[in-house]
Order: sequence, then C-alpha cells, then structure tokens
Amino acid sequence: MEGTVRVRFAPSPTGFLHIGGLRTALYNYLFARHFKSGTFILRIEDTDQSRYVEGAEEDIIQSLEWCGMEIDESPFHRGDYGPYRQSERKEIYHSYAEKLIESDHAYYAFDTPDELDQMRERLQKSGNPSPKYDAVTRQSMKNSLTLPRDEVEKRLDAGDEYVVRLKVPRRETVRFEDIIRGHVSFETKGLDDQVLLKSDGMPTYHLANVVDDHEMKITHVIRGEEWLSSTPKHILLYNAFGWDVPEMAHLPLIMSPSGGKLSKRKAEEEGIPINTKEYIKQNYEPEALVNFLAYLGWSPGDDSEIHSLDELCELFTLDRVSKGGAVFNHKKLLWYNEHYLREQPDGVLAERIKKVAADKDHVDLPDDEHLKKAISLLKDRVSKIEEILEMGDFFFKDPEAYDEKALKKWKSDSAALVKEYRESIQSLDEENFEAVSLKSNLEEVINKNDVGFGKLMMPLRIAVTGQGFGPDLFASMELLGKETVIKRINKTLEKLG
RNA sequence: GCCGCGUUCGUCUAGGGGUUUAGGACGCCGCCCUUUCACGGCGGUAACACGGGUUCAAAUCCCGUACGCGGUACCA
Repeated sequence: MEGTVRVRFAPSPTGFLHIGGLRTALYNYLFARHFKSGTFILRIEDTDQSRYVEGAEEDIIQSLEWCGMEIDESPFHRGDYGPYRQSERKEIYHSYAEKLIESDHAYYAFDTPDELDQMRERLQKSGNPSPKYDAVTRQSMKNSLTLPRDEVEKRLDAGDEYVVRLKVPRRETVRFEDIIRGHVSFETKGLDDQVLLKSDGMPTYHLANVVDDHEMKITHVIRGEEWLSSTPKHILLYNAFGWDVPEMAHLPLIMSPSGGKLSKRKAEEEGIPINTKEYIKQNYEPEALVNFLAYLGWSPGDDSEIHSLDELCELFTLDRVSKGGAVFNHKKLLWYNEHYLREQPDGVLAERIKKVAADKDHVDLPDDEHLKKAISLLKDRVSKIEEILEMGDFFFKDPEAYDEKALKKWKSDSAALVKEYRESIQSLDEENFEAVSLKSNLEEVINKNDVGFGKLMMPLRIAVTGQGFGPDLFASMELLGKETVIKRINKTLEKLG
C-alpha cells in the first residue's frame, strides 16, 4: 500500500468550508501523509450550478493551508489527473454514461418533474409510503426501456430534455467492507434508479464521484457517514463499469451539543463558529484546531493529547477511528488553544499581536520591548491571542472606566492609603521604579497602617488598571513606568476621592 | 414509515472474554501556590443504555428492545 495511496477531499463549493468538512479533509490528509508518498487531492464537486458560491473554492484552499495541510493535486496545484473541477469534466461523464447505456446498466428517462410527482403521489395513495423509480415503476414511466426505440431516437434528436438513470437490479444484496464499520450490506430493493446525468447535462454526485475516483486512481474513499447509504449505488456503478471498488471508510459525524448533525444554525445557536474562516478571523491557533479535530472521532490509543500535525500524520490510522458521532466540545478546543498559545515565544506573539491590533484598528501599542513584556504577563491568562489586547488594554492606554465589581473594593479608607503609597513611590526615580521596590513600598505602607495586603493592593490595582483582576500588579507598574502610574493614581484620586 | 449505522463518566475517548476497585483528557468541585484573576501542582466527582442468551467467567461475543443519528431528490 505504501507509496500508492491516493485520497481525495471532495467538497462542493456551495459555501465556506465548515468544520465538519475540515475534519474530513484532515483525516484524508493524515491518512495520505501517514504513508511516505501518499497523495492528497482536492477535487471540486461543482455539479450543482444553482448552489455555486463565488469565492468558495478559494476559501477551501485557504482553510486547508491555514491548518498546514499541503495539497498535492487540485485545480490550483498541478497534477496528472485533471481537470480537478467536475464542471470541466462534463464530456468524460457523458461518455461513461453512454457506455452504461450501451451495456444496459442505464437508460434514458424523459419524465418531467410533474410526472414524477404524480407517480409518487399515486403510489403513496395506493399504500406505498416511500415510492421509488425502480425496477417496477420504471415500466410505467417514459424511458428508453418502455418507449419504442425510434421514439427515443426522435426525442433525443429533437433535443428533448432527458436524464440518464441507473438500472438498479430488482433483487440483489450489495455488500461491502467499510474500514471503520466492518461489514455493511444493503438490499437493492430499497434503492431507486438513481439519476446519473441531469437534464442540464451535469452529472449527479454519484456518477461524477465514481468516475472521478476511478479516473484519478483513488485508493481510499474517506468521507462522512452521510454517504454510507449511497455507497451501494456507487458499488453498483463500479461493478457496472467493471472497475475495482476503492477501500471505503465512513467517518462518524460531528454532532451539536444539543444533538443532531452540527449544522450552521445549531452551531450559531450554541456559540460555536461553524466555518473555518471564522476560526481564522477570531485568531484561533491552527495547531489547536487541528489537534482538537483530529481527536474528535479518533485517538492514538494511548494517554497522549497533544500532537503536532506531523506527529498526527505518523500516528493516524483509520482502524482507530471511532464509530459513534462525536459532540463538538468547544471548551476542549479552547483548552487546546490555550496550550498552543502559551507554547509560543513572546517575540512571535508580539509580531502576531501587531497584526491582530491592526486588523482591529487598535492603536497605541507600545514599543516591541514593552509589548513583549506585557505579553509574557498576559498570555497565561487568556484563551485566544486577541484577548491579550482586551485584558491588557491598560498597558496600552489609560483606563477610561472602572470595572464595577472591582469598584466594590474601593472603600472609605482606600483614598488615604493610595495617597500615602503615592507619596512613598514619588521618591523612587524612573530607574528604580521596579517591581521589588514597588512591592516593598506597599508593604511598608500597610505595616505602618496595620492593614492587610489587599486593603491597599486592590484599590491600587483599580487605579492603575481599572480592573479587579489581571497580571502581577508590581510588574505591571514597572512596565507602565513612573509617570503613567502616578498620573493614573492622581486621576483616580480625583474621581473616587 | 422504510433502509442503514451507532450506543463506556456531562463531553472526547482507552479498554475488544479473566490483567479492571473500568484508565486518560476537557469540564466541574476541593486543596496547595498566591497581592487579584489566572498559570501550575495535588486530589475528588462521574460511565459500560436495557433485557435475554453463550461461557467456569461478558463492558468485551450473539439475539432482541429502547434511544440517538444518517439516508430516503434531476443537493452534495
């Protein structure tokens, strides 16, 4: 198997890449890279022209790249099996559809949507709860199996609208082995004569998918569980063409915390970003998303939790993917995010913060040295990089308001204590305005007044930061500098007396 | 409705006949550290859906039931 593995991620560009799609892509990627020279292909399945969304293709590529996945073949990467966009492969599907008709595995059907509705209605009325266009009903419909040969020719020549349908055998059992689920079987009587070629000339997913997977020499089909029930149709197609069926692996679905497949609507209700784009915009750490997603439905079998993309490639195997749906746990994602955030050197974070700040029109960042120090004080307290800006706001500008909860700690004797502390640090010059001195000065004041540490520390924190929580106060003051600290204390004294 | 797939702590999972008083992680709770909030460290809470088999022995194998999810289109 080594060296010959070829897998594809095949999204339809009907919107931005969502988190479930991203995980499918990730598992395909991990599987491909697990083998030395596996190939990871991106194929665009744009056969539904009415749902095409402008910019979706670019979004998919950007999302994958943001996560660190390298694409080997795609419409934007050279490959020997293109084109990689299904809308550009129409002729291929047509010629294969014709082969199917010639070998009596498919047929032309001329029924209008209205006629199909009527058929279903009629069958429902006569007690059939799930009407199908199948081996029985096709005998009473307008198709090349029931119409005289010359009328079929005439209709085709006249340019009448038609579809090509798969001639599903009446009574057969389709069996296949799924790498994740094991033995799976379906009866063909539950299937209908699937449309292969639509009346607009485009293939349906089923035809295009099978033809492309074969033409592109895909060895393993790794996709979401929602495809499991259409797999027998695909098997039938492979058999009709006389092709080998690739290995199949159907992934468990990602579920919403409230139950059901994680949909856009549900995700939004529960505060979970649904599109990869949103994770990028909200400045999540890509390593965190990747690590989290990899573990959503898979585990390496030991107690490890943290792995880079490269490590995941090494560890990943399909037989360790779980079968049941996995609920998206946003808090665990944040935990991963915190982990990868803290791992980064302050200098790297500083450069990134500058970009984040620019995006948010955040001004007044201090110089690099100060910024780095501020980051090192803040990064252990936030979940996402952008929160450094929020929590550390006081490093960048004077507090405009005081946190209400914190204000409760400003007692009647606070002003006097803060005043006394201000006097004591006035004597420190800029160079000696350091955390240790600032702390010992505070200790002197509280000892003299015989009060607890917090009695002065909290009001002082409010004065300097406007908040009731945050990084080490003395280190923060040192970073802010004497002038700023004194200025803020004065201003607070004025305001709160 | 029918067809298919699934079901171990609240969540993600390990475990796949005896190694299990069912392990880890997130969360939650408590303690320690501490000037606050965090980080960190330590500890705790909490699960084999149910009922029948098979077996000396079942979370693990089989069969049912329940529940969940997916599919049932000229959408993917």
